[in-house]
Amino acid sequence: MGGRAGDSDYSDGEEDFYYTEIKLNTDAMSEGLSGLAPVSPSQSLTSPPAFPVPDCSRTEASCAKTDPKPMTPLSRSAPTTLYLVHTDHAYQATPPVTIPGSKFTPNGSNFSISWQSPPVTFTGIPMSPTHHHPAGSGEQRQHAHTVLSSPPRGTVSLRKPRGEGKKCRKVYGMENRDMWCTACRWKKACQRFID
DNA sequence: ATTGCCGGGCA
DNA sequence: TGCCCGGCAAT
Repeated sequence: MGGRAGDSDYSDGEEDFYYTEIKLNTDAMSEGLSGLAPVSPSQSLTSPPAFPVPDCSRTEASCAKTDPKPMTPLSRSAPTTLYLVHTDHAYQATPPVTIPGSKFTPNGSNFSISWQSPPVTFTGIPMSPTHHHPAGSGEQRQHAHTVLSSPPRGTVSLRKPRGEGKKCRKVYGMENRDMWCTACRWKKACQRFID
């Protein structure tokens, strides 16, 4: 083991390049691969790694796209988390792509876990699940009125699907019941945190 | 188990 | 009319 110490010095310190180049490469590859179903004429290992990457780049834009609303006027949760993830994302995206693209095989037991990282990282990217309407404070619902649908059917339980989001009770707590909105105090539909 | 809310009751 | 709880459904 001590034969070549300063020998292994393949391009180092050029992470920036890697990231940019790989990114472009992947994009181009995805297009070409898209039309070609049967791939990996030599090794089927090349297929898997390329799959997750394009999936997030083209397919569905809901895979951690940019965040138009990083901060909310209410409740400053933890914007730091998002920031942290973002940085990590770019950092982790490099290693996985490098392996298949460079055909570099240091040890056939390292890359295996390599691409397990990328997918995992993305999982945490999804931004807030809460959908905010673009139109300030206006409530509008798409009501497809069709002759087929029967409106108000007496007996049918018209129980609302239960709105989403914290209500007075959860926000203030039982201890501060006085702070709840009137409706909540009377166990009626909340009027303050209407969904 | 907890939380949100309708239906119903009381002053 | 204002106030509140029983009890159910959804989480």
